Amino acid sequence: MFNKETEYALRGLVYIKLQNLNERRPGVTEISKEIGAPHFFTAKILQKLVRAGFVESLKGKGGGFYFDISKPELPIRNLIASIEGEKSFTGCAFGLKQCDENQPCPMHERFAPIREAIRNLVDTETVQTLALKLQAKGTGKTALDLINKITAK
Amino acid sequence: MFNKETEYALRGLVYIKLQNLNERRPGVTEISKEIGAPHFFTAKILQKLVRAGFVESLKGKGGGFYFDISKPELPIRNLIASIEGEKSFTGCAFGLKQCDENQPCPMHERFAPIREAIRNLVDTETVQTLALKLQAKGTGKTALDLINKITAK
DNA sequence: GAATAAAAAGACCTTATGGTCTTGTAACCC
DNA sequence: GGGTTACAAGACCATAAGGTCTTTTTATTC
Repeated sequence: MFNKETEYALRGLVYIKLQNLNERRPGVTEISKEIGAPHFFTAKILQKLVRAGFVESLKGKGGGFYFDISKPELPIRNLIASIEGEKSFTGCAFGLKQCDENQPCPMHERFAPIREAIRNLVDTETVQTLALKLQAKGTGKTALDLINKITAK
Repeated sequence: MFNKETEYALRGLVYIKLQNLNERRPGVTEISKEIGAPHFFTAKILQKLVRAGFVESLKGKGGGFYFDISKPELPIRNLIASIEGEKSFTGCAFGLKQCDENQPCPMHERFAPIREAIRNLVDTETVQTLALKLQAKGTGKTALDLINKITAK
């Protein structure tokens, strides 16, 4: 579906938010382990996300990653678009540059509603809503156990 | 959406079928030009498709590519899966290995119907149905002009 | 202010994707 | 059967994606 960088970014940010809800500020080592991503690669991706302003970081002892709660929620569309580009939501399945109502490719009519549904999903789902969904399932267990259980190796 | 190889394969086969409907057997040079794909790369992809049994070829003068009409129609799912693998239709958007009703990722519930719609589309749409749709639009013009017009450089 | 803990930066490597080119080989036609 | 046409095969190259590692900087704590 998405490329690795996007997947790790998504899982990483949701994990950070989940921990933040628990008054914790996880570091790269913990994050990479829990989301099943390579350590250094995770670090590199998180650096980019900080530079992009999606998440904040604190160096030194007791440091780690966290969300600035004064900022608005982050729709996953913004995250995905910043890594893969907007065309991942708008591109034609047949690969045509010009494909719309006027010049439709042979798949256009059937594919348009699907793309619309995807756009709607990524517009309305945010890192925060995803973290809350995970937390909701976690009654009785620590958040860490939870995501650990559902995260692929 | 799909990678380049898949796009060229899709457009190439649909173009071949469209020409076959017109009693023609196009060659690599013509195909690559009309679908807007690099010449040699197109040749390589078509070779693979012939080896995979998706389409037939004839060498020598008057040769080219054509579909064996005694074979059943080719759902684009088979084509796409043979290039990108089945997981392009079944993979979890969150990137989890285990993601289903029992162990759902936080996007699962909303993403499942979308994936189902995609599967339905690629299962029922075939190279033949796509070619016919193109032809239907082409009353009054040659098929070649038509696809030429809608194919991106 | 020294020790320590953690992120930032960037060099570097590996593999996959996308693309080019040359040579071989089969079919057809005169 | 020789010339021509067109696919087959495979070597080769460029770029991007994915991943690793070392060094530097910043912050905290004692």
